[in-house]
Amino acid sequence: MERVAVLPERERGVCCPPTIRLRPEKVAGTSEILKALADPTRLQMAIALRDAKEPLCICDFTATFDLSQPTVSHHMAKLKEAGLVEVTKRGIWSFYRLAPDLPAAGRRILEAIS
Amino acid sequence: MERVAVLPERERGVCCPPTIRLRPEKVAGTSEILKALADPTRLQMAIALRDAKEPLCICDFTATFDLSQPTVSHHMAKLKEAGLVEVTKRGIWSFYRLAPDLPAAGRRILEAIS
DNA sequence: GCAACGCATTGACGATTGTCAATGGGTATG
DNA sequence: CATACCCATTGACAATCGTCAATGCGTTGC
Repeated sequence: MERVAVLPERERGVCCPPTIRLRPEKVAGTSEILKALADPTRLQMAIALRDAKEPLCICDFTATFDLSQPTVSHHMAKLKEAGLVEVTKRGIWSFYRLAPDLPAAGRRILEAIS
Repeated sequence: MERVAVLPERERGVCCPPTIRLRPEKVAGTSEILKALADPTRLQMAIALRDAKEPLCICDFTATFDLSQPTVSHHMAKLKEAGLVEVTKRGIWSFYRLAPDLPAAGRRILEAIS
């Protein structure tokens, strides 16, 4: 099963711009989701939220990762800004869960990561 | 169809650290892929390569985006470092295509974006 | 040989990011 | 009221990132 590198023929000075069929706004949205998930800490936080049966608090993550509470809070805010996460406050706790109305792109990306 | 916010009962001073079952190396790898795709330009470049029938050159992208050639080259290098892209040189051209031996995680992520 | 082309690398710059210490606000307990 | 707890915000800092101008290198065509 040899792999033959099939390369197109090209002419000097002639480029072949690919057809970009993404609207800029869609690119921006997807990019924001990817940027939110690109940090190792936030990636683990998002996966933990995805797999958790119950909503989680900030202190759950400060106990898990070796990070200060403001840093964890900052990361969670980024996930919230990207529309990935939803927060519900009760008493002294803030409970975070995956956003139920996640756009299809975000949901597919979240299911793709492991 | 009312949505009832079901929140767990909590006790003061007791956190519920989620079970993180990802190996750190795997987190680092996935994070690197996501970081490579998080930039709007690189996201479009990756999608264009994913959907292209033939390998593409750097000049194809400089003709598409309003960016200098070194910048496009720099972005492509990032995609290559993340293991998403493969390069074959012939003559004065460098032909880029999606890496055929892409790990499963990377392939799923690439198919998830749109 | 010489000029033109495609591309990578370097150096530099402002912008963004990840992190923490310090602080403040809201809520429960005594 | 006073204390303790959970959390968000602010300010600051080094580190990283996105971008370009300048330059260099290999290849092609004249």
